[in-house]
Amino acid sequence: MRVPLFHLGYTLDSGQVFRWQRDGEWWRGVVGRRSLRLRQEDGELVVQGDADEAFLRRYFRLDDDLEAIYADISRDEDIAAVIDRFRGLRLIRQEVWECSASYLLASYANVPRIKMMIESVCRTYGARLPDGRYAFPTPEELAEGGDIAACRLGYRADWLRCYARSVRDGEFDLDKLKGLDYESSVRYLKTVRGIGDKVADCIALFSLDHLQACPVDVRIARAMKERYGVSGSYKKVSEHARRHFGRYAGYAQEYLYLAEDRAQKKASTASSPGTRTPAP
DNA sequence: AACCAGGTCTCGA
DNA sequence: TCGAGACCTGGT
Repeated sequence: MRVPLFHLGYTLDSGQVFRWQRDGEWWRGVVGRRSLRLRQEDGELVVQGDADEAFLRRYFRLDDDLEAIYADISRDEDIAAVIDRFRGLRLIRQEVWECSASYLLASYANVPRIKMMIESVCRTYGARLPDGRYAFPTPEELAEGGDIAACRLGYRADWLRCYARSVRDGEFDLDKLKGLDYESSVRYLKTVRGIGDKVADCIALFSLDHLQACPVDVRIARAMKERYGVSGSYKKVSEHARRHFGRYAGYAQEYLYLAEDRAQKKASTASSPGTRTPAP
């Protein structure tokens, strides 16, 4: 399918989603119960698997007018340069249950481990797909399934089981959540054990279309301090970012995240020169 | 081998 | 409302 301004690699490698992996020129991933392979050739997205054009257009937010968003969030030279470097990075529109359950697990863990935990949860509770991969489990499957200890979730295990039961029982209402504005949705999300400021913002941004949400993790905190001299509480930094970047602050946040991520990876590979001989 | 990670919870001021 | 400390576990 033909796509507008879009960079598949930046988009799938920006820490938004946890079930995609690079496989040569292809990206392999599972979204809900669809197993997919994607490859980009300039303005063409090559698709293998059960995804129609409408689904991908929605998932990758291809209808967002990126140039208009760039114009809106380019409030200073610094962010403009970052945007220019990662042009085509898009936010991904995730399904609410999968997004919220995934980010519930994401607290205080690094991306490789988050991917492991989620893969483990899918293998343990999710439906097996024709190609051998596993769908993300439904709240019912997760609430009623067997041993969660094998998933190695640590203290997140109880959070996830409780959340799944709560959604299954209708105590936490995902349809109600979808109807709330940004502030109300964050307030409602934070009633869930394990969902705090940061995770609530991730869910609001990645699955509820609240593009002003600005999740602040350690990289964004670092970026906001180094680039704008802003530090302090979550509320302070997040609100400053939202005021500074405006109604698409979440987009600005994602570009900063990828820039910080790349900078950190580059620094760590430079400082560890391959094999090191142990001290005598 | 320490330190850190897409943080949250609890508790005391 | 805010800051401080604890926390499962695996990567780096």
